[in-house]
Amino acid sequence: MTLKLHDSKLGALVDFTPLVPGQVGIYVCGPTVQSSPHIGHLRSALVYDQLRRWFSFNGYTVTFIRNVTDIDDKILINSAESAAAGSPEPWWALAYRVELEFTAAYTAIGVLPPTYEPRATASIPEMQAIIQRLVDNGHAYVADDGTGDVYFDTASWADYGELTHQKLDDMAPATDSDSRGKRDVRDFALWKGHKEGEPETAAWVSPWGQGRPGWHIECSAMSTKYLGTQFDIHGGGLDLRFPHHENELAQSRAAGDAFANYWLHNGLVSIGSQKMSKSLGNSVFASELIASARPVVLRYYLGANHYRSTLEYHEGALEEADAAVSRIEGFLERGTRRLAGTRFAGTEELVVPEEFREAMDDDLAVPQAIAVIHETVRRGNAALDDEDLAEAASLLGQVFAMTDVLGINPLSPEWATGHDSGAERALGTLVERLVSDRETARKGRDFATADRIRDELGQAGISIEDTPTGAHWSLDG
RNA sequence: GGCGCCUUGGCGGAGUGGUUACGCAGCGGUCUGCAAAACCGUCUACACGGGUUCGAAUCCCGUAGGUGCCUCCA
Repeated sequence: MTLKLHDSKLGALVDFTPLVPGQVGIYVCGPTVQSSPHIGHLRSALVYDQLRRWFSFNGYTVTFIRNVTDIDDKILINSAESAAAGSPEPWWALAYRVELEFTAAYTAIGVLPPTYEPRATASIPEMQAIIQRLVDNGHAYVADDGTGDVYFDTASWADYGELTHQKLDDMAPATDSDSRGKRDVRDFALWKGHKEGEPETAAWVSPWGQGRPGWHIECSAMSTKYLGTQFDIHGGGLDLRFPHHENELAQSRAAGDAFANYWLHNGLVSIGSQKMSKSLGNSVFASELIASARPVVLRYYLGANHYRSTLEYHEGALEEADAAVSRIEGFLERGTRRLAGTRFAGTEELVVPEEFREAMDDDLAVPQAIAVIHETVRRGNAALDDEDLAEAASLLGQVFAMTDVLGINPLSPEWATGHDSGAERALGTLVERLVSDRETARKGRDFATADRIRDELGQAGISIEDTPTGAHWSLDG
């Protein structure tokens, strides 16, 4: 495996070399659990799930850490607003409720659970240790306004801006009102002193007084806690590049850690060529998507674009994805059916074609990898048309292997609805009976009856396909 | 002001210095009692203007339009 990745810090495609051969440590910035997951969260999680699966498929031992930020300004604000609205929800209850929503959404589209999913509130001591090191070595200071705030001293760190290739002097000054204790407007908070009116449960003891962590310090603490002071890959959404990742990098390196070797950033989701945002009211929530498409179709759609390009959500996108998935599914079912009972049944080798491997190794070129899948499907169908079962078995195995790697195998047990109920068996019995009646009618050249049965089934949402080996029925959509 | 990205055929969406992306949709055909599915064939391209080159949609410069970050954000 010679994987090339686009490193955001270098701005170039580079060969990936793990710190330890055969192992890879990946840290991905997870959500701030302040409100329900939307399409962008799903896309981001999916991108790193694809990367992780590709490493695993190639025999790597993957340590995949995706955090949950369960304490921040927005969570406290939303909690306070819930109280003002008459249905108070403590900040920690709100954060946990939303975290469960995220987990459910991730699970629905087949995002594998991380190796570990640390919460920010469980790593406060580690954050404080980094802050203390920064204060001790002069890269951070306690505000002299008595607030208990601690800031990172950007001017003291010559490399500040190295991730996003910006010079400190060129940056627009931050305009937030909390800058009174800062020596420079571009300094950012490592620790926020407890304020009047904020819940006591959101304050921790620290050398600088009661308070809570700033936004960026948690990721420096959690990534190095679980992956070491130097680790392989750090990923996240493009919108986190600045200031979040820039600040993470600055504070970790200033504290003496080597930090991430490779930086990956996934593209965002836009609606009508504009970034999705709450203020524009154009958010597409995970719950809406999950309600409007099969999970495997949703996963296919969200993962079919290249991870670094913007994903433009538009009307009809899911229908197109559904058509593509159905095509793959049709071949897998047809091939499996045809090979059943022959000496080729179960002989499929689960190998991926070389072109697929090359695509994935080229900065995770999933669009091309999917093109290989479709090409293999076409050849597989042609082999079945020609009754070349050896070839068909080989291609069938390849499609299973490729779709499994990407997590979009429509026949995978993970997509099973799980209710193989009596009702389902009863339906099967009844449909089989009607299909059998239709076959009898067709043999007697009573096509009026045969077509009537087909129409009736069609109205009930069941389609019939006649094949050389008999009629096959399936539920639509 | 600083740092980026995008502009491909009817739609979505890759890629590349000279050769079919792929999917959806359309058209013609094969198969079928008719369909469906499948297969075969096929039509619509590379924002604009320069430059480099034997050759650029692909590299460079510029123009236009769009868009992201610099403030919470996947």
